[in-house]
Amino acid sequence: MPQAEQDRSVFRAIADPTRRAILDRLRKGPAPVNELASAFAQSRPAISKHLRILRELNVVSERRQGRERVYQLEPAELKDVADWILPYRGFWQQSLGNLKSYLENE
Amino acid sequence: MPQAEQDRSVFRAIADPTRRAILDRLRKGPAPVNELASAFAQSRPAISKHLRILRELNVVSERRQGRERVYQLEPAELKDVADWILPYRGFWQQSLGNLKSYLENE
DNA sequence: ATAATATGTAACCGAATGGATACGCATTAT
DNA sequence: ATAATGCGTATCCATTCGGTTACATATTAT
Repeated sequence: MPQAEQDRSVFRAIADPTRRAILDRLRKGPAPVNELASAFAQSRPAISKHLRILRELNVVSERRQGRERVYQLEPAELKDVADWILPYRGFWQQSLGNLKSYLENE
Repeated sequence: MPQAEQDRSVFRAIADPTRRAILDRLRKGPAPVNELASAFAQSRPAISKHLRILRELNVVSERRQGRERVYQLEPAELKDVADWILPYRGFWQQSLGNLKSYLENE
């Protein structure tokens, strides 16, 4: 049987720590590739591949500016992650509440 | 050069859609493996492998009950995801705010 | 015109991923 | 005692992943 269709969701995009770091950097504002790549001990083409994945999943956008390509955060897709994690928040908030009442009853 | 050290964070755990679905199911309460597996068109050993990954990353716990293994959500580790996504929330909330004031000024 | 800079793509490689099937081992049912 | 059930593990396989080096292309500097 052929492998199940691959997951092309934003969850794959953020699965890699390098890509998460790129996104974290872009929160501070747009940046060209060289600046992004300078933060990592990887070759620049490796960063280009990460950027491509982020681009294809629409988590970043790119605009050409002279000979540079400036990347910008496009956080809309990340909302899927926030929406997914949302119902879990109740769990550890509840645990904190339990701890609180536990401590109060001691 | 040897591959960079692998990412064993919870972000890897939730990168796979099957594993996310398992976690979503466990939000409703603990369940034995057969019940979890019945929701997917995969073999049971495949689900066992997913469960092992979730176990090793401490996103679920397992207790033996007769010949069943009951899995339970352990959401503490998922807080890492919530914490990571948190600073991004401002972006689309801000966009919504911009839209709101834009509409109000029309 | 030529050189340097910025960046993407192609080809390649080893490791990890996600699946399958075959098997083993407890536990429960008969 | 034997069979059936529940589930993990071993092994295998194709695909994907994340990295590399070599190369191509566009833009800017000299």
